[in-house]
Amino acid sequence: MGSDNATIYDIASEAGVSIATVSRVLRGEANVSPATREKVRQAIERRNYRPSSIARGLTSKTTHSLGIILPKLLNPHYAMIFTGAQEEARTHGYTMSLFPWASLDTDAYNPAAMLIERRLDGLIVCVEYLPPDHDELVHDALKTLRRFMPVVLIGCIPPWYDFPSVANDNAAMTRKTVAYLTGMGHDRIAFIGGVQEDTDPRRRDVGYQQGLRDARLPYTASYRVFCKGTAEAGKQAMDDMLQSLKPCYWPTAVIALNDLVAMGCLLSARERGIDVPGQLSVIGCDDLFCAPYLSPPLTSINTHQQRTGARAVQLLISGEQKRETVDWELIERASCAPNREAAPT
Amino acid sequence: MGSDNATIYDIASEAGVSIATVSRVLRGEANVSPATREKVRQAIERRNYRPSSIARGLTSKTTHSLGIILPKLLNPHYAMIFTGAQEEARTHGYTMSLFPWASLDTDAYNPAAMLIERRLDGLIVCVEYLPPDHDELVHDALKTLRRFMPVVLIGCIPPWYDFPSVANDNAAMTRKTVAYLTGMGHDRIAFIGGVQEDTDPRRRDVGYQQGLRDARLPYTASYRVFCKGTAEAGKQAMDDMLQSLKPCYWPTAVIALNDLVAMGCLLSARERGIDVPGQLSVIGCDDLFCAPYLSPPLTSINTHQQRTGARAVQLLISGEQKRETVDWELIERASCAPNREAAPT
DNA sequence: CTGAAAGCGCTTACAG
DNA sequence: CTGAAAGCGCTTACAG
Repeated sequence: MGSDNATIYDIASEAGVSIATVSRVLRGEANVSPATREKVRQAIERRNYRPSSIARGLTSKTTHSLGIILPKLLNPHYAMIFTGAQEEARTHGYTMSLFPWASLDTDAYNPAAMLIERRLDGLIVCVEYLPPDHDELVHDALKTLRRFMPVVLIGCIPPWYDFPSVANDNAAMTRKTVAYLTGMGHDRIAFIGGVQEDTDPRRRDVGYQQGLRDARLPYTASYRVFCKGTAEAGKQAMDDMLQSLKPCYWPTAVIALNDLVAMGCLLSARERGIDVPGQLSVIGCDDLFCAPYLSPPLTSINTHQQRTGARAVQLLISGEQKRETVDWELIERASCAPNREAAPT
Repeated sequence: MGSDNATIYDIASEAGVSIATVSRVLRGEANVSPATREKVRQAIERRNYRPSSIARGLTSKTTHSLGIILPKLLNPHYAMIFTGAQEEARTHGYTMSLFPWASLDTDAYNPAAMLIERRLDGLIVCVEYLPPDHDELVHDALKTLRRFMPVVLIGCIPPWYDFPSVANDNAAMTRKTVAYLTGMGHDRIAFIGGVQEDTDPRRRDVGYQQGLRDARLPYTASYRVFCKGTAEAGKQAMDDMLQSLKPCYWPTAVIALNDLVAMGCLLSARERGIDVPGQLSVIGCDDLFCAPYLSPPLTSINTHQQRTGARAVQLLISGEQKRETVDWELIERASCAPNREAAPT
């Protein structure tokens, strides 16, 4: 295709110098006389020459390309992370490629082969709640991968994984979310989480229970359910919860694991004629672009995903071995309101 | 980092053969005796060896990496395209990297340098409506790029660009959308489009006017406005249109250039107490994941973005020089309804 | 069926 | 300040 594939040899002969000299002006080294530099510059210009990062990589043992493994880009939450990472990478002259979770698949004949063969300069892996027995397999895959390239983790990282990482403190986040709702007089607060696994301190679920204790509220098992992080699943989970309870026991507020699930809750409520926020407050997480356009506009937690992606790239490039926490921000909109039924204080 | 960086030499000596032989079993060539093959296999296994795609690329003049230039991933529309492209690429053993529009910037000192240096095996460029004077600059940039790698275009392609491409027929799409609404008795149909440029036949705008003619409806300039493809801009555009018209002249239906803009319209209507679809039908485009969860659920056009991305990759790999059209599908939801004011037929 | 050698397009000491 | 040469880790004719 390219008819313009000049090499460093072409430029050298065209400028009447050696390839070492061309290489020097290409990399902007100082020890080249202005005259030669200019000759070389012109030859490069004339031939429209761009050095091959491939050949350069062979010598320098560096590819200036990074990878990121994300569950699914179709959830804007991950698209935000990707965007933050991609932009930061580009700033530093790195390229960013997306790999699906299957790339890590521990069942495959050649786990991570594609990743390793690419000789990436670094890899970001977004870990989400996994079934407990899967955690070990993923951990092994990550440890293998680390022998070949730096790895930084984001998402929801099992505490025993020993990797540099950047993540939100989900438990603290949810604990404060509960406090926000109890502060508005809510006392029947439901929580829709991801995979159930009680012993893991990183979980939002744990923060939920702490929040309840903080407010000296009873823990009601029926208000704690789990589902996949999709709008459909959220709708279903909410439908099921409401159906299983006499209306007088319905929660007055619900915390959803993410905005997609919250959207499902909103729809479930609307179909039943439950007024949000009059009878039910709903709060999501991720602050997706559509949150302000839902009806009612959805209160959500902005988890600074772009910054997360960018920081992960910075750790990768700098080689720092930190485990970082990124902060978050509650974005108040109309989907939460004081509990009408609350006893006056 | 990687302590495991065995090379083909290590494997060769460990298996007691030449590197040529190792290369042969690596690439699965037939002319290797079963015994040697097995010896080599075991050495590879023992050392956990994976050949470097970088070195391979230097020789074979191929990188098995593709690029895609997209406006912004934060609009799920583009995330869908990216996902379709990425998955198809992976199927064929290709890697997919995202580049922002700035990569094409014709003002930069080194336009597209990063793209060219990477020696991509192909590039997908998503072209959207551009200011008329920008069209030529982009065209030039693309023609330069094509000298270095195959380029396939997607999005909204100026008809005089001579590149392989895959896209929807936006004009036909909008024409039929108008027909859908006139079929429900609407006669004051507004259209919120992108950049204004009347002479370009690819435009949705053209389809809008054709649709009006089809139904022998008057063309009312006030009903045709333009804005950026964001929810905020859509809200603003709708606000402006309504404010500029006495309510008795308000449109009974509005076609938005995409779902983001449609979301803005919905919000604008809600704030004014305009009932959708009772007093106003709204129809979007792209069928974003949130469309079913809006209030009311948004009628939209599914443009098969993942298929678009996948086809673009296929064209890139096969080298076909086709200009393809991908079909679309109207997804009916509750945001459109027959016009109450319509005269009975 | 197998190996020695050249070559892919760069960078990097090492001389001068 | 500049060049000759080796080397990065592969593939690919070419011999045998």
